[in-house]
Amino acid sequence: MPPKFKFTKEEIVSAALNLVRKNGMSALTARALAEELGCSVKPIFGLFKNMEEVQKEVFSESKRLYDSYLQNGIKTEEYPAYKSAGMAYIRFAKEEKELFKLLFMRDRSEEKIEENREEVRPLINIIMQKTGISEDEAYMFHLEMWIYVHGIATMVATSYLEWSNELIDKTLTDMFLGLKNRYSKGEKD
Amino acid sequence: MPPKFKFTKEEIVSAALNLVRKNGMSALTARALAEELGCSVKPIFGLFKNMEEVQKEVFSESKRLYDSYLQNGIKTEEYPAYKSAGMAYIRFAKEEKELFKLLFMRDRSEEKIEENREEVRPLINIIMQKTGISEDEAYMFHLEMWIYVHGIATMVATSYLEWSNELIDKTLTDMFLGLKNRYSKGEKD
DNA sequence: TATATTGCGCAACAAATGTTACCTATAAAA
DNA sequence: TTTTATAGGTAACATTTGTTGCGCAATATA
Repeated sequence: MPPKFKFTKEEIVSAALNLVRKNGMSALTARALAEELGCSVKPIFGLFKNMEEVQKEVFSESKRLYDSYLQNGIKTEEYPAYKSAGMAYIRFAKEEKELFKLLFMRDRSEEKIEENREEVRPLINIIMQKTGISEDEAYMFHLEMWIYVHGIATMVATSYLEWSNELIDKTLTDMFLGLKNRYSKGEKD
Repeated sequence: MPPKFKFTKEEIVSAALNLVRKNGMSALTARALAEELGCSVKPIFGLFKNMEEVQKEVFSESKRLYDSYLQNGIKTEEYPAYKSAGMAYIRFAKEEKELFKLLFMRDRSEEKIEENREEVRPLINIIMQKTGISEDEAYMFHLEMWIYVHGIATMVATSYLEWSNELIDKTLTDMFLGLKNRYSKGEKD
C-alpha cells in the first residue's frame, strides 16, 4: 500500500561514497547527499537512522573497495604475490586519495600493527619462503618493507610524491632485495 | 586613553596552539579559544581579522616548533647529522601527533618533494660524503631513506606503531647501511 | 578629577548542518 | 474504484560556529 522507495540503501551509500571519494568525509552532509541523489533528505533518513550510520556504511564500502584492489592485484599476477600487495596499496593511494586517507591516515590506536600479526601471516610466509629466515625475522622484515610501502603510499595520497608505477615497481624490488641481503647475512656467514 | 589589551597576539596564538596540539585544527573554534583564555571572543577579534588568520598563525607556529626539534637534534649531537634529521622528524611525530598531521599529513600538491631539492641539499651533501656516490644518486638515496623515515613517522603519529627510540635508531642505521651497500655496489665492483 | 578613547562582555545575527513534523501523493490490497 | 499505509517534499527547529553591534568600564591625558 505505501509508495515504493525512491532509492535503495545501496544506491544511497554509492552516492555517498562518490561524495567522499571526491572531497573526503567532511563533504558527506545530508543536503549534499540529497542533491547528489536528486531528492530531499527524507529518503536518506527513511533508510538510515542518522548520518553517522551512512558514514559507517561508506567506511565499510571503502574497505571493500580496497580489498578489491588487493584481490585484483593477486588475481592478475602482474607482480609476484608479495610485491602485489604493496603495489595494490600504493595504487589505491594514488587512485583513491581520499579513501586512502580515510582508511590509513587516521587514528589507528585501536588496530596497532603489532597486535595484528595474524592478519599479515600470508605475507610473512612468502618472505620466509623467499629468504629462509625465521618467522620472527620475517615479521620484522615485513614490518620494515611495509613501512617503506606505507611511506610511498602516504606521500602519493597527499600529492607530495608522484612516482610512475615503473619507478615504484623498481624501488620495491630494490628495497626487498636490500632487506633480504641484510636479513640473510647472519645465515650466510 | 583606551583600556589595556587583556592579551597579546602571542598569548592568543599560544593558547590556540595548545588547543590544536591536543585535538587538531578542528578544535580551534572562537568560543573554545576564548574559554582557553578565560575571556569572551572579543579580544580575539580585536587582534585578529578572523579565525582564519589565527589558524595561519598556529600553522606558522607549528612549523617553528618543528624547526626547533630539528635544530635541537643537530645541536645536542645525540646522533650523526643525517640521522639526527630523521630522528627529529619521528620524535616530532611521536610527541606532537596533531601538529605532525597538520604539517605533514595534508594535501601537499603545492610543495612536491621533487620540486624542493634545494631544501634538502645539506642532507644530500652528507650522503655524498658518507658514500661517495654522485649527487643524483645521493638525491635518490635520500628520497628512499626519507620515505622510510616518513613511513615510521606517519605510523607513529596515527598510533599505528609504537617503537622505542632505540629500535627506531637501530632500524634507521640498518636502513642507511643497506641503502649505502646497494648504492655503492656500482662503484665498488 | 574629568574626559575622551576604545577594549571587553553580552547577546544577537547569519550560515551550515542534523533532524523531524506535517501534509501530500503513491501504490498495493480490498 | 476505493481505501489505507507510508515514502517523500517542504519547511521548521536545534545546534554549532563565525562574526558583529551595543553599552559599559578602564586608562592615559589635560
